[in-house]
Amino acid sequence: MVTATERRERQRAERHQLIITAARELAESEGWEAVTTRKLADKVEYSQPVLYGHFANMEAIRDAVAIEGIAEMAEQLRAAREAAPASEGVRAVCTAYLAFAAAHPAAYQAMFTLPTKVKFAHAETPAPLRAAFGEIVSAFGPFDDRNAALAELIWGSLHGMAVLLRSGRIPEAAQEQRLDLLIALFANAPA
Amino acid sequence: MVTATERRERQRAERHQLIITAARELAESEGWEAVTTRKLADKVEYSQPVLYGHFANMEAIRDAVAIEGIAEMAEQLRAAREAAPASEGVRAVCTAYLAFAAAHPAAYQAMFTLPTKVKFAHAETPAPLRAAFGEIVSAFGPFDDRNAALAELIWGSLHGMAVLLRSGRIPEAAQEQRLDLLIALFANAPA
DNA sequence: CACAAAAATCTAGCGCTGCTAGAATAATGT
DNA sequence: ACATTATTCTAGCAGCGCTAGATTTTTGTG
Repeated sequence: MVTATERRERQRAERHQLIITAARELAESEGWEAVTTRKLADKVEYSQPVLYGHFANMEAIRDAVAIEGIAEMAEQLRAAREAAPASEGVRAVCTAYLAFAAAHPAAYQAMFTLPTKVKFAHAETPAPLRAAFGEIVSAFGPFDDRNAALAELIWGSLHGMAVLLRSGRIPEAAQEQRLDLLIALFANAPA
Repeated sequence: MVTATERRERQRAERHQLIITAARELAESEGWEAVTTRKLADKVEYSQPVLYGHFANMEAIRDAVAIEGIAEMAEQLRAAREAAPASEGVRAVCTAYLAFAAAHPAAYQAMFTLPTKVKFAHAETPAPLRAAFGEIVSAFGPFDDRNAALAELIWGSLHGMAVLLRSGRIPEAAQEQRLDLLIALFANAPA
């Protein structure tokens, strides 16, 4: 009976996603330190060991949230870039990046701050991550070494701004001017 | 008897520093997740409750390591800036910043990544932190709004580079060119 | 020096964590 | 209808941050 196996696998995949969604919701509402195996098991209405049937450990669950978040961000960067004229591509992508970080702080943390097993600049780098990086590069132009370098650099700057803002280490107040200045600097990039 | 009290206070201060140093060493050698009250108490050869006579909780111990690290970094930024010609001030400070982050990753984490009660852009901002920020501003020139904004921005960029490098999220390979590019961008800053 | 008061320190334990072995239950194929 | 297999749960381990209360050490006084 093939359909029985298929149904089981489908239900398993559904529960897999359920765990990821529950972990993400819990993290966004109460912070990652509140995402414990017991609370998460409670939320998905299974016992703790079921979680371990889907993920090796809690870190793997966080990584799954990270990948999901990266895919979402890639999509939002793409939409923002395509909606803007080419001359405003960098600004559109930067704004969308910071908006995502502010709107989904816990997901953002899983993506770029918490320890992770996700491979970033590597042969095994997951497709959504490549896509997100590609969107930043595209804001500068075709995918070449120079634009990739600019993309890495502005990513670093945006990430720094995002986390220092989030933790209150730089003030929210002048954020708009700060972003304007960043974009102006990158617009004047020497060849 | 005044001397007895004085001696007690001196010994207490010594032990206070001993705890900070032990926590920092443990964090640098085994990571912050290994800095537990039990291991730390073991290392300083006291029982756990003694730690709580000096610090409210583990977070306060991390914050103490953070402040110590910030003071050290401020000193190293100052030394680097003063040793370089004014035209190379920004490069000197950037290089020293990234060198500190690479040399003391656990301290750096306590300073700028882990949750903290340390006030950054605030009336209660501790002196060493003001000093460190002041060093970055000085690399750009006198302390005015524009140079402060540039300092905040390049701090964000450096921090982003530091943490993304540390976690393997951007490759070590092109780091030198990346830094050159960053400095070039800031050198071309519009008025 | 002897001894009560005060200060310093430790032992032991609470409720939590991530994780897992083995028991109990449910679904499956004959 | 029943044995087999797959699934899920109960119960527990070792370690976590933190603290109440017992114990030891130090202090100041007669």
